Amino acid sequence: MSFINSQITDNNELKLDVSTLKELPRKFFIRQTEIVAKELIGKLFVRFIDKDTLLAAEIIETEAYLPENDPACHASLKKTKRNAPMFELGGILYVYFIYGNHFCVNIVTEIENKGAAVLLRSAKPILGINFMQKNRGKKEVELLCKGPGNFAKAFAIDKLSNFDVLNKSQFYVLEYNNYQDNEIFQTQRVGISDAKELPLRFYLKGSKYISKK
DNA sequence: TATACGATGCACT
DNA sequence: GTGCATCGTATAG
Repeated sequence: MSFINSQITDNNELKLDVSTLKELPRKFFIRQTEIVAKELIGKLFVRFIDKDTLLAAEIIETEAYLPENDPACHASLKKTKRNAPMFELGGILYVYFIYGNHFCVNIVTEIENKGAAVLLRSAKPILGINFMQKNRGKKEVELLCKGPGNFAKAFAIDKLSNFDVLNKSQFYVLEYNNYQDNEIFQTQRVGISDAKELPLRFYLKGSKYISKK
């Protein structure tokens, strides 16, 4: 994240100069979706809104939605207007609206025309906490990015961010923490009716920021 | 056009 | 633990 020199801090957040952190190369996302979902844990998701507003959160929980044999994946039947971003080259955002209330943020994976993505389910707020608190109408830092709908709301993400290219828009994903394999839990996905049994949800073991047990 | 429903969150019991 | 608001999207007619 070369051109952003952030010294911005709110009251209760760590000092972090994100200009020292390395952007994930696009090829990181152009791999098997399960691997991307797992390796995204511990990375820093960043939105640069303007020179006074920088949001960042450590990704704590993700889910993989696979290009094949995954009936829970929005792209499992065919390409539609909604799921079109999932068929682009990996490394862009797929944002959709759900339950009449919420937006969910995904990072598209794999090569073009696969139809796969990783849902960002929860994160640990690092920078821009005041802004997130305002967006969410909640104070508790622990709850700001907890759950996919809340994560989107904290970052003020809606359909306008659909198709945004990571590291070439307001959105960045940066190297941050690296965890060992045995620190990442892999379980069944949340809130779906099809393919419930597939263990495609990943989260940081013991974190208080995960969306649910 | 009409209808059914969902990768949720929150209020309430 | 259970119930449900709310509306864009997919799909059928």
